[in-house]
Amino acid sequence: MTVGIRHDDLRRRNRAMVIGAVRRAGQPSRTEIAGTTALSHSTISAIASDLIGEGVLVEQKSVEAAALKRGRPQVAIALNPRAGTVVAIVLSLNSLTGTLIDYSGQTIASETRRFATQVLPRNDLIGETLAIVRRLVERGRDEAPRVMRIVLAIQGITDSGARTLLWSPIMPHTDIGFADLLEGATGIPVTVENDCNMMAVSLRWRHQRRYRDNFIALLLSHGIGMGLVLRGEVFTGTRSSGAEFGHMIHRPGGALCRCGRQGCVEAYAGSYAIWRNAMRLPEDSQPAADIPDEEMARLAEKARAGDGPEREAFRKAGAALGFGLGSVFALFDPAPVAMVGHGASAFDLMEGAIREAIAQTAGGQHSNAISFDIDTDEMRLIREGCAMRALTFVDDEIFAPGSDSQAAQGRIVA
Amino acid sequence: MTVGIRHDDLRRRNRAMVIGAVRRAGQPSRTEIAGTTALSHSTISAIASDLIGEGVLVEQKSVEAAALKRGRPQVAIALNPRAGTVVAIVLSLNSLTGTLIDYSGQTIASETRRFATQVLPRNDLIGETLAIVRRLVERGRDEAPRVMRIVLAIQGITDSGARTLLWSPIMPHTDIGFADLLEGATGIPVTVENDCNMMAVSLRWRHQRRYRDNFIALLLSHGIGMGLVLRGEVFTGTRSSGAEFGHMIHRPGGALCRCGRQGCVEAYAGSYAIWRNAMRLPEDSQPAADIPDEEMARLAEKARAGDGPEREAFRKAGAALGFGLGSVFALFDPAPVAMVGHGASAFDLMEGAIREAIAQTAGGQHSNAISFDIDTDEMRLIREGCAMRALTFVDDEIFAPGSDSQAAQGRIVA
DNA sequence: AGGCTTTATTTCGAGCCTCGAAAAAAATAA
DNA sequence: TTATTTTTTTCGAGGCTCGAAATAAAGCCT
Repeated sequence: MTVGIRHDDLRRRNRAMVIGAVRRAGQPSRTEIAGTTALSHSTISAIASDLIGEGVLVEQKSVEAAALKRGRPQVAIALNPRAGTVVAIVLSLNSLTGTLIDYSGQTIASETRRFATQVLPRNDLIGETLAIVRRLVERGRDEAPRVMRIVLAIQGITDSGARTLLWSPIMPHTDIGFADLLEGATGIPVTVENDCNMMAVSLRWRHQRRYRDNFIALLLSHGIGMGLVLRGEVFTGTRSSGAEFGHMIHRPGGALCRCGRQGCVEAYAGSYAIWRNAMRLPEDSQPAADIPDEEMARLAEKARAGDGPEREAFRKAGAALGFGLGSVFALFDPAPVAMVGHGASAFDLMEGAIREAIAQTAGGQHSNAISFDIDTDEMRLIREGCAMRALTFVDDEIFAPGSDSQAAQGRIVA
Repeated sequence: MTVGIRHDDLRRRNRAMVIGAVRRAGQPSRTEIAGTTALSHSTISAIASDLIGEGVLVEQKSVEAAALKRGRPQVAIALNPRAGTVVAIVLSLNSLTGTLIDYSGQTIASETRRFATQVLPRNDLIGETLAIVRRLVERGRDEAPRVMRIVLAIQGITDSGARTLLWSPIMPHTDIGFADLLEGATGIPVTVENDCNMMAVSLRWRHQRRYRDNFIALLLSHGIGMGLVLRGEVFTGTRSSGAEFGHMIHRPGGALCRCGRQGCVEAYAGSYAIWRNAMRLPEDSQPAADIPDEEMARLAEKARAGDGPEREAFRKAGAALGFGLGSVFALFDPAPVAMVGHGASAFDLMEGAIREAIAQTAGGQHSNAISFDIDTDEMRLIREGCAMRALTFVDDEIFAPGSDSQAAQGRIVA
């Protein structure tokens, strides 16, 4: 039910806003903050001195940024790196990466383990995850301020509370309650997030102009994933985690998908689907478990070299993506799209078909106006997004705590 | 940019909340309001007495609701009908309806005009609209408090500012700046809204339990429309007005749609499409301009009577709707669906195919859990939603005015 | 060098707002 | 009539933000 604003919420929200402004702007002055937040200078001054007193923010004696202007120079304010740390864990196919990050976002330590996720027993997988978390938290205890938050990014579907991995394509196990497990072991709050959503979070921080209120991050790799930002918030469903774009139906009764259904977008645009078509295998043949990036690069080269089944395979992939995007654009309006992952390196082979397909759909009027960006390194984006998600949780929940904060309701404001 | 909460926002927001609580609850007591809003009794008391003093609310001396409990009886608070009025205009195929509504939501006067929207010249259409508005506003001036808001609901696409009708299937004219026109003529603030969105607003008010945070209102008539409520807000695109569900692509390159494209959901599920299939006309034949409801009822009867092209036509419509809904459910999670409009009276003929199609899509795990309601009277819903939209604008903008209100940003909180 | 100008930040009192406790009001029960 | 119960109002207290004024810290100018 609608809830009123209580008097003590006021300060809390404004504190959160000041912290947020500093995180976004990097090293703003008090005057700058007052400008962006529409609060008075006196208020900003009061809140800033509180936060500095608490060790959340620090004044930056930046001699280098010597103002060339007249007048008292502005004092830059920055996040205090020693205010706390967070741990970001990324679990993806055959690899597990953990990173310890200070409050200002700098990496303190990082560690990667490789193992076959597809065959690793359930308890070993959980054990590996727990161990990497433990090592990082331990390291935090020795060398750095305490760990205040852990976020796991996993390819797959999580529950709406971001506590349990319900299903993942990278392993046979289901319903792993990572949040409870790790919280139990460490006493640190944990959430489990979808990898594509973290990509979107990262893009939003990296390119604040282009990716702000509405955009799409599309992961093109073995499978197809989507992170959707609407009105400045990562869109997560009410029961589960993310936009299952890859499993929208492109052609009813069509090609066999990894998920067992037929005609999904992924069954045309995933690596395995492109490979299957390039090999002239029937559309209902069982999807391959994994196609090496090198093999896909080879197919792309062949497709670029001349017409043939390879080129046709990429064209079909483009058409599936285009019709899928067209459906998304029919519901919202066209928005910028970031193509992420190794599959995006073949974007040149798909762009024509994508635009052609979009042009045939309701959102198609602006087909040419839609901009696509390419970023083939999905891991970096996921890691960064994961870290930002953890840090903004600390911003909102720890340093500006309160009952009705958005993060507490599971919303991700990126 | 993120904006801070200023001190004066506080009162304004809490005022808006009290007004909203009264509108939702009907005749709550102060204690009841305090309960739902989490504000203290003293605050509610203060705000309520302000609003009563301003004539926005009134105490209801309801002798009938005599409390059977001990203790001082609660005094019911209600919206003051005489606090103001609004005008709701619904423009749909061949009919124009205007309604004058008092602040408590009671209809004071209503008027309907019939003319052929498909052929009426642009200026005549505008003239008719202006005339009906003028008559109602004039009537308001004589018998009732002043008109504070006008909302038009039109089948079609509006701009994101809700000021201009960009395109509508019920008439050949485009880009009619209704808001500017009517504001210029009356001096009363105006918005132009999509009819399906108003259906959703109305459903949200009528069935507060079932339709609250996430649901879909699907208009089944000559065309197919959708009103989408996500997180308690009617979802409107960034550039235009509504979810173009009817023009999501069901089968790439498929049946000819009224919009000129091929394979849209509407090209299978709109009345004209069902009729075309029932008549065994080719899928690429030109859509009929209008199919009378009686004719559709006749087809439905035939379909119920036994197998044949009619039954097959409804089955195809169901499949298209089902796959479309499946795509929507792939992006969000499954949500309750209200089937609205005359087409919904044949829901029994489509339900099987709808559920079957949904079961083949990503959201399909819960296919059986998805509940469908039927409401064949779309006009009533549109009218009501339109009125509520206008009234809540008055609640938020006039009686609790401020710069950063959600309504001012074009959001519809229903 | 020293005063002037400009810009940033802090200080301070005023004005609101919400809250909790206590008082007042209005009914029923005994 | 008195006690009890429940609702509503009243009344400081404490907080918060705001605007104005004061203070701080530079560059500019003579």
